Amino acid sequence: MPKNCNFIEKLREVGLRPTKQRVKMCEVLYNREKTFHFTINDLVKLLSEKMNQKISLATVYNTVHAFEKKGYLKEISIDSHKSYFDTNTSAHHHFFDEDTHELIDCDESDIDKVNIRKNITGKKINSVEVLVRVASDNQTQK
Amino acid sequence: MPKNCNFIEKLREVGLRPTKQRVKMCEVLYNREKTFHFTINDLVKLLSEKMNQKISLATVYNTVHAFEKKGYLKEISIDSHKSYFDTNTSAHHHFFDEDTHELIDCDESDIDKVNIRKNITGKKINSVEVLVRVASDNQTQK
DNA sequence: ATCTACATTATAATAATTCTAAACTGTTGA
DNA sequence: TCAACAGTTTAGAATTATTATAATGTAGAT
Ligand SMILES: [Mn+2]
Ligand SMILES: [Mn+2]
Ligand SMILES: [Zn+2]
Ligand SMILES: [Zn+2]
Repeated sequence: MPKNCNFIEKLREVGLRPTKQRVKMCEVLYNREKTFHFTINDLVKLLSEKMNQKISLATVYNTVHAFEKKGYLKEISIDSHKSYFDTNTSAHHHFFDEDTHELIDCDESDIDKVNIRKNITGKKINSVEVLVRVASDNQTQK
Repeated sequence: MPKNCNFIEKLREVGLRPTKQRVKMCEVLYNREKTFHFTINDLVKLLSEKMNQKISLATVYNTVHAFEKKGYLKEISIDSHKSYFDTNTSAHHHFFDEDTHELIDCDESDIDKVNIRKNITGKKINSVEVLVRVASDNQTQK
């Protein structure tokens, strides 16, 4: 309960009204130790099942995209069939577990700086991100 | 006309019947110097407008996915809202032009080998791919 | 307490993709 | 050569993810 004050302020700063739906959404998104990777459906389920917050799908979409525009969330393209979002909004690298479909942030130290030798003429580099696809080691998979 | 024989054989080898739709599709996909990156819609348009091959959307989807399963095409996740496919099926790196939404293969020499220092326990690395997002240099974009 | 701008909601609309089932066609072997 | 069959194409329906709409609700100011 007291923690929510942070979120209320946070929302205000960004120009969003701290409604109960948004505060609950903040709790789900940001009350955690580690980066949170999720789909819209993950988030709706967490809100309704774990947080007992009835909320419409449209509100979740709208608010997630509002957060994204404000730089509080980042959309990640890992699977063309689904949108993943990430509470870590910096450019960073990922492991993607192809068994569980889980996204995991790489630590800074996990991957050396990527050296780009040649760029497209007349273009500047906005971001460089690495995706490492991993899968179970002990599986018979040709 | 003589070139098509290659495609007819290619299709046969893979266990697909060399129908005129599939042969035309092969021409569009593989009769080119460089890697081809496309969306399903790009392909349908090329087939109907450039090749004068009337073809249903369902057939394009089915055949593209058949090729994908056979390892003749690879799906690329660049934009969660659209599926891109690639005639280069090896693990490789890309530039993505955020102005034109164009995907461009990196040459081997463009990017140094990516050094992964630490992996997820019990998992093996299936692929390591880099995505470099670029945009116009001379644009006012904060 | 009332007002008002903004938010929430259910529902409709749209877009991408997949499914279905009937019509069609490449291949085989009589 | 040609019927028969199995695989293929097709139009359109169904499904799924996402976005738009417009009526209703509510936070925050006065
Ligand atoms: Mn999106
Ligand atoms: Mn696909
Ligand atoms: Zn992340
Ligand atoms: Zn490519």
